[in-house]
Amino acid sequence: MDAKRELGLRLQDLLKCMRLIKQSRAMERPGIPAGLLAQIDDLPAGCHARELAARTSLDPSTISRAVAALVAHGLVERLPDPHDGRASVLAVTPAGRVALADIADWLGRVLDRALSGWSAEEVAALTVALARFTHDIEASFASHDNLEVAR
Amino acid sequence: MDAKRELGLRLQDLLKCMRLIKQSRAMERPGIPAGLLAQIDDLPAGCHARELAARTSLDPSTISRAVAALVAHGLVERLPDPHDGRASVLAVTPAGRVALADIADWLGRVLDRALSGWSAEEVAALTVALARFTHDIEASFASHDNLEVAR
DNA sequence: CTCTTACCTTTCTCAGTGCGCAAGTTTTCC
DNA sequence: GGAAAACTTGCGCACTGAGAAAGGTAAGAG
Repeated sequence: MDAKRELGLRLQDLLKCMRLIKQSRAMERPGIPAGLLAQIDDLPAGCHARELAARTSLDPSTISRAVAALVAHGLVERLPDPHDGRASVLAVTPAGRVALADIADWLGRVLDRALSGWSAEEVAALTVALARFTHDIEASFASHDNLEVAR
Repeated sequence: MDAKRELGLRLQDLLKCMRLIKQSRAMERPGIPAGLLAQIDDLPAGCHARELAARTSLDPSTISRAVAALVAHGLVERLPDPHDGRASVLAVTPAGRVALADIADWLGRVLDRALSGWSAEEVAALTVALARFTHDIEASFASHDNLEVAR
């Protein structure tokens, strides 16, 4: 029981860390939803907005606005879907790829500096544990939602 | 290099999870900065606003507003500091303690359900790894800030 | 002792980001 | 034709920071 409370506090600290990281990055490039850009890039070709919404658990309207911002900055292209006139296919532009590489570089430097005392195994272990954690949390929420829908 | 990118993606997923958790909780109690309440409770007696600002890396005005909200809800009391008339000492009220227990209960249930497949050792290992991670990140940012101040 | 300066808040306004909900538009599918 | 889907847009809320003003106090100079 107490272990869970401790975990909660750690998660809160982590939230603070991520806010710090975000802010120090945002100083250089404001108003660009970089996370979403990475998600688009991770998805194979033919990325629809609804997939992004499902993947990120965000509202479609949020996705729409974020994509619009990326398009405005020339990082993403909106192409008409030949099979579905309602939908758009999103594609990362060359400029978007450059921005993505910049972000990866920057984040790599930040983490390298912060985790200089970590072995590769420790980093990998944390990554795996986080993946399992997020997966289990999401699964728990999904089943919970299903229960609510059922009743 | 690639390991760091993977870590970044995991952190982003974690952000999504925390957003989901927050939202499902916020449905019940909107507008109450529960995290700050826990921070106040964690600090021993005689908690000053500036300590909270330093601890959370938030702007003093943000802290002041959050504390004001907690005071308005009767969860925190603002008492004059006997040693420093300028400052206020923040104390969690009985009602605040009840709210805190509610939150701990609720979070405990959520984590119990989500992490039912985890052993106590695995939970502890993740908690320790997260603590180290956040600590190193913060230390990195602190030293970086010092360097910027120095030049 | 007094005065000046520095400090600890608190409060206000303005701004910016991120997000959800509801309503509307266009297109698809039965 | 009508239900459903894929957005898009408008509105509002929560969170945060910057800056300024105000009230009160602490601490050191003289």
